Amino acid sequence: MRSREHATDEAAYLKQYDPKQYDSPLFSVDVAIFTLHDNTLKILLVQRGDFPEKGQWALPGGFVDLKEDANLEITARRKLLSKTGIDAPLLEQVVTTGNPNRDPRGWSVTTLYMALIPYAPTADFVDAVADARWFSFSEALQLDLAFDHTQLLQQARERLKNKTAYTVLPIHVLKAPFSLAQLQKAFELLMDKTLEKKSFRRRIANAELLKEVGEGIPEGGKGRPAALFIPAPGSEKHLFARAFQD
Amino acid sequence: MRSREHATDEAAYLKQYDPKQYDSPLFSVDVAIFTLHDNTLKILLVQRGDFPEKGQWALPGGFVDLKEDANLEITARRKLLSKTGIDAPLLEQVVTTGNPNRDPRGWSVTTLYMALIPYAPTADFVDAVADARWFSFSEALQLDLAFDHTQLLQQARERLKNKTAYTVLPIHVLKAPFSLAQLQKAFELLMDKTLEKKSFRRRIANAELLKEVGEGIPEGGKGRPAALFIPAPGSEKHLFARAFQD
DNA sequence: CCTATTATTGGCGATATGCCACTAATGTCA
DNA sequence: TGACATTAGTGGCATATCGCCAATAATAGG
Repeated sequence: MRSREHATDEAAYLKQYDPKQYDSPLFSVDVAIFTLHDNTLKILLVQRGDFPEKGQWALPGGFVDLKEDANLEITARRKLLSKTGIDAPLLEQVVTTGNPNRDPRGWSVTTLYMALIPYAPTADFVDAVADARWFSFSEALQLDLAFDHTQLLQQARERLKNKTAYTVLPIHVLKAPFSLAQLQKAFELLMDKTLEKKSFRRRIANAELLKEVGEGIPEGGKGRPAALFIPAPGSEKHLFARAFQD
Repeated sequence: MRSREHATDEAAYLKQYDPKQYDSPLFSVDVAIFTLHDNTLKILLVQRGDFPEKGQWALPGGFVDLKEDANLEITARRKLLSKTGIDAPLLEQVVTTGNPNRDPRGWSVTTLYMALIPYAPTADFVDAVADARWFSFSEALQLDLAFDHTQLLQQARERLKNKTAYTVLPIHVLKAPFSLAQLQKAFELLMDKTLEKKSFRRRIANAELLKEVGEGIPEGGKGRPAALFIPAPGSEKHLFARAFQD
């Protein structure tokens, strides 16, 4: 396929190749980290410590470490870990945006990831990180975020909503084990829509996505104890044939 | 919010900022251009004229023109236009991939777009472009494509299949007006799955996505004339609540 | 006129949904 | 200890959509 001669030519080309001689856009990775707490959708923001946009709230993010990062997702995971202490959550690519105006330093591109994590294990860690804080999503939208991060935040929110309609994304914001009522509430908050109890339970039951692990008193304290579940292996890959309503 | 003093500091920072002093990944845009012809899914490939991977077949793509391109999608559109002569087709971002190994020149990132276009209007133009050619999708997968383009091609194919299950993507590969039989065939080819006629027609009819524009003899020639349709405004945004089968 | 071919519609059992009322289990408080 | 409030879980049914398949309609060619 590739002749020896050809390979040599390419080797010669690569030897003289210098990336710095070409104009290339800035490239960064940002992460929209969502969780649920107090029946509210929360988003993690950091206060920028350096120029540009110093002091402004922003999505966690930054540049690829060309020496250390094995791929883009690992760059995103590194940002996530340093801000939340969580290592293996749901992490999904949302969109890549690039134009000459979004960063004052010039033509820049960012790849946006979205992460979903349970609140409890992160709360203390986030409190210990001086520059990071959970905001309710609606609060965050009111802020004057750095760069085009308000728009990125909205795109992540949109994806979250859409994907919740035909997957079990919400299991990732709950600490297992959880009750069906808690799961339904998570669906409702992520979709911003109330669901019918029977329909919801039927759907989850038929899909065989959960494994019952006993019964428990609900966290708050009142009422009949609920059956508790953990996600079954592979459940996060399940696609419902039909979306939740409109 | 931002004090005058702060703004001045930032201005000073930007004045001394030089992007070339930082290591940044290479960044490119690639486009998987699909069409339908002879009852087969086709993909447009170009033969690389320069190093690296000179002579190999690859997805059309290249670097952002920092002077000319107003955003990433315009970069993709430029590539599309130069290879097909088509300007305003369906163009959708699929995924962004980055790692140190995919390009011999070093850590590189590419944003993959997918385009759907009708075959007829492009056929002549593509013939006129010396380095571009339509391949059947299955043929293309057998080739030893440049870089990681085989993987990119598969990712685009996957997205195409998934999205066809709950949208009307296939209208974009047809030349309007078209018959319901043609539309069904397009769905079947893009999903790689046969559909039940009645179910298909019911679904399309209920969604009110098409406008009837008369009757016509089918292109091939045989049988009863079929009603012909064009997409209704906004139809490309329609989401079916339920996906086609599994 | 007869036949092959493609388009379009009708009918029906099976399945999933939305809705809502009813039963079950627990804690609280008089 | 016994009614009550609260939350969990189930039963039942009208409705909508689907898969399946057969019947009818329109055209070309001999």
